[in-house]
Amino acid sequence: MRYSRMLIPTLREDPGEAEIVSHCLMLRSGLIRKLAAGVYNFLPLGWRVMKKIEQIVREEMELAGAQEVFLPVLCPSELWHESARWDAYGKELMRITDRHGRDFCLGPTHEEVITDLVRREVRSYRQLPINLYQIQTKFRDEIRPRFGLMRGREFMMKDGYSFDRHEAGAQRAYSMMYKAYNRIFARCGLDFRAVEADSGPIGGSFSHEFMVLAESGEDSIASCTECDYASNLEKAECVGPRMNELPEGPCMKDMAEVETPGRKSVEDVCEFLGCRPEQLVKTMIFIQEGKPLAVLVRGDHEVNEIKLKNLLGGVSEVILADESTIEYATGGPSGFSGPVGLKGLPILADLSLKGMVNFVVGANEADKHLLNVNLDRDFKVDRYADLRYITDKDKCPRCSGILNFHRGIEVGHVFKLGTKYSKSMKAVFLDEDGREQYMIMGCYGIGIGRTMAAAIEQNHDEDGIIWPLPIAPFQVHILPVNMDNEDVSGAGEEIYQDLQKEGIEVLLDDRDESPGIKFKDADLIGIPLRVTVGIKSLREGMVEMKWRDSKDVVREGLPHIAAKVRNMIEDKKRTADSKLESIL
RNA sequence: CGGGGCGUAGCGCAGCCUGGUAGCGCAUCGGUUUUGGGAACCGAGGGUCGGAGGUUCAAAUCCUCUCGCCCCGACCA
Repeated sequence: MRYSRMLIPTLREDPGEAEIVSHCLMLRSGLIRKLAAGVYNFLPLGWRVMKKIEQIVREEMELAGAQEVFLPVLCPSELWHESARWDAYGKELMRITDRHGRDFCLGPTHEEVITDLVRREVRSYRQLPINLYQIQTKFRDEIRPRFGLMRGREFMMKDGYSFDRHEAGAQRAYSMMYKAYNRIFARCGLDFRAVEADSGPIGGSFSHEFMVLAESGEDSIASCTECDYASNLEKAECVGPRMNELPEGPCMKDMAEVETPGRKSVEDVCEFLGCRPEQLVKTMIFIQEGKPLAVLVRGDHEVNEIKLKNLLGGVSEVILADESTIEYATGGPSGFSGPVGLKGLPILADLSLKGMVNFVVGANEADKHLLNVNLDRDFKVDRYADLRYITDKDKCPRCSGILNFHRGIEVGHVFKLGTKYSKSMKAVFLDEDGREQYMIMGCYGIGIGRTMAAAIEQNHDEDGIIWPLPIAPFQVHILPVNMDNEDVSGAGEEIYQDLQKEGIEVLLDDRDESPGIKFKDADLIGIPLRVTVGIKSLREGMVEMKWRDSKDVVREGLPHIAAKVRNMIEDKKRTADSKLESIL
């Protein structure tokens, strides 16, 4: 491709709308342009990258035995009523009405559509297992689209669904996808982790998220330095105190009330009373279905509302109570709530409380706290559970090893769905005995655009993008420095032709621009291998080559350039392949 | 949905407080000179100042409403 003929509108300055580096570089290098909030045009260069990623996904899906289909964007509401998600999905679901007044939505995901397809066409256990996927535009009316392609309202996604006749098969399908995902993201040149995750409203029992490690990530993950445990912070398990950490004997002191004027926060109370946050118990009042409940966590811990919601059944919303509810439920203002004397509402406590004696709580009265409060003696806990976020003081729940914390970008998610959709939508088959059985499903998503953004987050420098070879829009960028010199432009043209014959994707910067502009643009758009043709070297019959991620310049005689370039690229590919083999 | 902010040339911004000829840099077009890291000079084009209403002799500027966008939070395969 000739640069002069291609639409690559690079920007010299940082666009005002971009907050993170990948968004900024995607705009500056002319990959995308915004059409509306969370809605983007893909320009030629950006679209080439998208297709590269899609192709890797296709190859690995086919290798794992999945078949590509293409489902409609426009989905009738009936199917969504069947799964009860028409009401449950909320405002994120883009809804449309046609001229006849029939309701539709723009698919944010396709469990309903695929389940409908499969229940119509699959009758027998002989037809199972089956695994179908598609790559298609999805719609979610995000409250706040942000970070460019990272969180859009319209975005490209690979979504796949497996149907099995029994649990073992479903487990096998899940493992196949888990492995395929590892290969996909490794091939895209990403540093990532597969972490245990909350399955959210999609439902199902078990899930892993694939997280690309990046500071700008919207999620936090914890991973063990000693075993292979890794988890989304939302899900990361916190274990209670071990037997040897439990308090011993009758060392309980007498409970006492103290004045704590205006001290509401854990920090203020601790400073005032001269104690540490871990000696305090926070009492948080939540509301579920209009009813209040109390949740106790240690002063240095935070309540994990997702764990709380899952514990309470995981369906209806659990929200933090407002001031009037707190006063109604506890008899005191917020900031002074405590479990002692609480009546008429369930008291849930985090496991860590089991290790505490003589702790501080609110007195359910303004400006008063209680000292030396003890479990069972002073109040009763209705239920102990893991209700908090993990902290850096916690140990690995599997092996007690030290935990590391990272930010991550979720680029893929695999779920075991079980029979959630097959039951609600009656997707059944006949087994060997002629009995009707529900299909066991799994679902598997990859954000294609998000993967592209994540790749840039991880592969850039102050000058621009550094594309990993497998997803680069072109492999080679030919940069003739002086186009008005016929030797230079002629050599550039010759190399361009030769490389194309080799089947290499090559961009020839045939613009009559100053060298500075051409070099800056080349760095910005980040094509992995640059071939520079300039008068100085050319007088000696030489041409220069440089990887975008390196400072080293390789010189080669003009006649051998095509072969040399091919070898360099083949080498790079072989290195990547062997790395892939060693990982998996 | 709550809080904050921004809409002025293709892009980045100034002007607004204190009303009176709409500006700067980059980009674009023509020309001359340049050419190994975003060149120099000369010339040119490009704006219903997001939209509507109001106040005023006069509104980019003040007031009201509205739309769009950005950030923080809540939300979230």
